[in-house]
Amino acid sequence: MSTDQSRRLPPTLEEVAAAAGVSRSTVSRVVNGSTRVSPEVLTAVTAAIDELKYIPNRAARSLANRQSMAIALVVPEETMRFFGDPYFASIVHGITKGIEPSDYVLTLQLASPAGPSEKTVRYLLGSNVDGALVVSHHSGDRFLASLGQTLPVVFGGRPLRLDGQTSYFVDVDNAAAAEMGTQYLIDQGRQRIASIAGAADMPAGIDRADGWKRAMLAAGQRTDLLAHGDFSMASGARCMRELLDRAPDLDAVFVASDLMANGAVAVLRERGRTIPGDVAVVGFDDSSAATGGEVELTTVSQPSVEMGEAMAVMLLALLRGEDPEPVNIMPTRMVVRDSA
Amino acid sequence: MSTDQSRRLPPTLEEVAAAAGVSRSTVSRVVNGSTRVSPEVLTAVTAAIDELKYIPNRAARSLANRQSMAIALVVPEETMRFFGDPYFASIVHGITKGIEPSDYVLTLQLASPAGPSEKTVRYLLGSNVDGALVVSHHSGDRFLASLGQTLPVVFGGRPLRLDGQTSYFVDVDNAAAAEMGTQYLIDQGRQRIASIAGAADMPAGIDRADGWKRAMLAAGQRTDLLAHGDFSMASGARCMRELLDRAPDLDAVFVASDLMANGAVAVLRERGRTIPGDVAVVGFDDSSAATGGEVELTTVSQPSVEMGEAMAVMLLALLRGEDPEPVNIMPTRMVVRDSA
DNA sequence: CTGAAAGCGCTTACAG
DNA sequence: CTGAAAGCGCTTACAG
Repeated sequence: MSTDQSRRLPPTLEEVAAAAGVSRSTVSRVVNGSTRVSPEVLTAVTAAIDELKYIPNRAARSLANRQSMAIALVVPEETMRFFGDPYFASIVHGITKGIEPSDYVLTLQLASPAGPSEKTVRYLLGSNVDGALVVSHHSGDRFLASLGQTLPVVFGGRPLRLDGQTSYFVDVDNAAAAEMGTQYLIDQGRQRIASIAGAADMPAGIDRADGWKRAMLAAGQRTDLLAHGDFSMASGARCMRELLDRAPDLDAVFVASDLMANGAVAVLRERGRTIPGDVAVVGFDDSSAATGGEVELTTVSQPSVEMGEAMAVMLLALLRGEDPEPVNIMPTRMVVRDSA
Repeated sequence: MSTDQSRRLPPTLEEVAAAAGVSRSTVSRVVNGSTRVSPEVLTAVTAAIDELKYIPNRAARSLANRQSMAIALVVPEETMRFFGDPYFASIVHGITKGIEPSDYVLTLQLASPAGPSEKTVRYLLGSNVDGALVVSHHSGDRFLASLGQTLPVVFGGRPLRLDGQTSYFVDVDNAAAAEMGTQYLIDQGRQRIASIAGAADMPAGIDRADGWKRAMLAAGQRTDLLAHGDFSMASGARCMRELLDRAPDLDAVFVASDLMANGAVAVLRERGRTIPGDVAVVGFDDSSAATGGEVELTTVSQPSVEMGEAMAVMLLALLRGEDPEPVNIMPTRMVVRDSA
């Protein structure tokens, strides 16, 4: 009851070595999965580890081998927006799934679209993490764009301003996907198709607008009905109002995210339009927002969870010193529900 | 161009000491803000630090003083639910605000309501973090409930199963707040007031239901119209349908979260009820969901951002070895908008 | 296959 | 107020 006061500290490599009757080097080898260990020794050491419930000290390990075993999850987005979009939920979910089997832990760096704080910069540059995962990226942020020169970095979505450097990222073919979504509307016989695009300083905002234009031009339709939101529901509503004012006769709208589509749907109903009768709506993402709103959205589905997981896997490969394919473009598909 | 190949490593304390012409001990003292340093030496060392752009190595520091300078942000919630609720966005926003001025970094531990993974347990127990912040807590999770015995922990919301241990948490008086929200409805002359409560395995789910009951009983109204959701929008819709089926004549509903209230509102409209004409709705949180939905919600407002910040501040005090008040109950107030 | 030794970059008593 | 020295718990060549 009163004797174990001095034994409160967690066991060290040294103690495991003593218990197993071998040197610290040997214990270190088995802990790190080296093959150059005899079976008997392996057994003895493993037993000692279990016995003592030995857990390697991260700090000591990091100091010795210059690896932090930590990965920064960088979120260059307003906290509120980040948490408000179920698309990010899926991405993060995938990332944690991908990281889980590894020994790495995730460190959270909430930044603003304009750029990270000085603390974050110091942290990222101070060899506190072995790599970084950047979900979403705004063109204004030059720091993140160049972070890859210092650290292995994988982006969620093609980063802007490549500066010739190869960047690692997983994405979908946003233009082609948007083209597909728009073509679906065209095939339904819609004549006046508007589009609500995402943030103009993000590739996903730009490329999806381009895809819509491409499909429209190919079909010989006009491309004047375009409004740029910021991927939020409120911006979707705002854009929808604007488009409706400009063209009361529009009969369809291709929206660059489900969340914005939900905002658009609310406005359409408010204005007495039936969906998809009067106006057909196609969203993008196929996130939980597609099925959680007033009407089940027909949408361009991207495999968000898998994309997050792919980001983690790619970074892990980089961290292992491997040379993974820097660009992973994942497939999209139309998911037809009630809105179009 | 080819000479600085060998100088790629970040500067060490040693180098700063050499540059300033003092010992490492002295540099360490100024880095750590010790007062026992002469002005001249302070100036010289500071200059050397700036000159070399010295950033202390975290691993070395941690190893030497047994502090990780990391705080675990533990999220015992399905990723999707966590990201789907703007309430959490505010809490996390507040936490990052509170942590920002400190030298601590946030480590993300996504767990399930049932309990954390083995990796997370090892991480939390392996002295990899100096403290933990637990946002939301389910009764099924005994591990987190007892984590406080090993580590300084601050909970967001009163944890269940105290086991006599004092726990640190910041919360609102959920019962009183719910009572206030319900009383508002009673004062409006509503005669048949239902309630959609939160998860029954969480204090916020239980206490808000109790507050509703208390107000109803005091007003001599029946307390039979209660349904338990899980704080999600979908569950709010489900509960609303159930309550409407049971009591088509209900004329008001007190809902334990804005997100669930939005789900309820959608169902009410779907069933042709006007709001607040036929049915008045009062939500809870005053999160962005209160103003982002179809109708602007009248709601019980809790200072979520400040609560997150208070959690961080409390933990930081604990980490400094101080003895903060273990319970911080923050004020709530009615915010009247369009739904009641 | 295994061990002795040096070293990773700090902090912390201990002297002075 | 300042410095020399030991130590934090690992890993990593280097021998053997």
